[in-house]
Amino acid sequence: MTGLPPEPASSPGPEPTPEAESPDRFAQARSAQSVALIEDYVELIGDLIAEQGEARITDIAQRLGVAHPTVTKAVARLKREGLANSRPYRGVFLTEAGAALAEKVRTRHRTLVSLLVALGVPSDTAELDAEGMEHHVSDVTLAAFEAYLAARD
Amino acid sequence: MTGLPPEPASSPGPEPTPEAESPDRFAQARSAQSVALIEDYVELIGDLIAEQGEARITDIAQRLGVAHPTVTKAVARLKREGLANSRPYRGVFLTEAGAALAEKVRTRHRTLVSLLVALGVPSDTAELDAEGMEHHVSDVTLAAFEAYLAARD
DNA sequence: CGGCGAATGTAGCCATGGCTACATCTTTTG
DNA sequence: CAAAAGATGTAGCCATGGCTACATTCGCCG
Ligand SMILES: [Mn+2]
Ligand SMILES: [Mn+2]
Ligand SMILES: [Mn+2]
Ligand SMILES: [Mn+2]
Repeated sequence: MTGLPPEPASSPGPEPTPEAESPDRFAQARSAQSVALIEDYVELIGDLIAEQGEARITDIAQRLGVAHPTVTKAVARLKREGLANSRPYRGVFLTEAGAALAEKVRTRHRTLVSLLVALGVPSDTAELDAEGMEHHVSDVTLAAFEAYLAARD
Repeated sequence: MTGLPPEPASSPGPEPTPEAESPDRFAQARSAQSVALIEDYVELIGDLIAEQGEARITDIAQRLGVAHPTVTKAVARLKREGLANSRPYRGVFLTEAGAALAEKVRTRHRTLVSLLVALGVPSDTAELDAEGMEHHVSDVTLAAFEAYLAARD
């Protein structure tokens, strides 16, 4: 216990720290971030397969507004994590795990948008915000959203 | 119109694409992410100054659950963006812009937590989820949250 | 007043996620 | 059936955000 500053002698006394901010809270938000991209990719690949019968690198890149090598690297990661398959010059496909994740993500996305709209958020704004928020909505929170939506008349 | 695959001839016809997913939507979520860290830093620095009279690199690192060089680099970025000042071996301070951002972020954080709790989310879960979600809540959505909170009995 | 030890700074590594430029492959098409 | 052109792959660059290891500086204390 040495250190530099000798308590700048400000107003706040040595109260037991009002909130205590556990580091884990931030750690969680940080790692969730790493998962966000994966979720968007998987959901989008699922969408493309449903809409067009397959998901091509170029289509994915276009939808995401990203250059194609970026997609190639991301798909490599999806494969590494067992969420997708692909062979050179062929499209990208989801594994069972990938498809399951896509479905979960899609559902959560829709529920969140519905909630926002129910709370009075314009639907275009709801879509926009949901795209980012969705990746941080835990199962518990999602359940609460569903309950609220179901309960309201 | 050349390209590789000749329509794998699946079920879906050439419907006008149900949702059309504009790339901007993802781009927005992506850049919001880049802003998330900055917001958390600024908010935390503000908290530390309020609680302890100053924000030291070590304290920030401890609160965020991160190594101190990580904080040093982040603070350099905050300075670059005009949100903070600091001089070697002294603490970190917020500029006016930084303080304003901190205040805004803090308010939004509290509103979001209140909303989640109001919807039945347990407060610890609300705190956890809010830490990530907050950075994707637009002003419009925030206003809707406030209206909902104000309107309920 | 001289050290010791904690706090800070600095260097340099890694992974992720973007990009551009260029090489290859596949399909279409002339 | 041989290009031409579009789609993919690959190489290699940059910024961000983490880390460890090591060098400095500062503030207390003996
Ligand atoms: Mn998303
Ligand atoms: Mn989504
Ligand atoms: Mn946060
Ligand atoms: Mn916060």
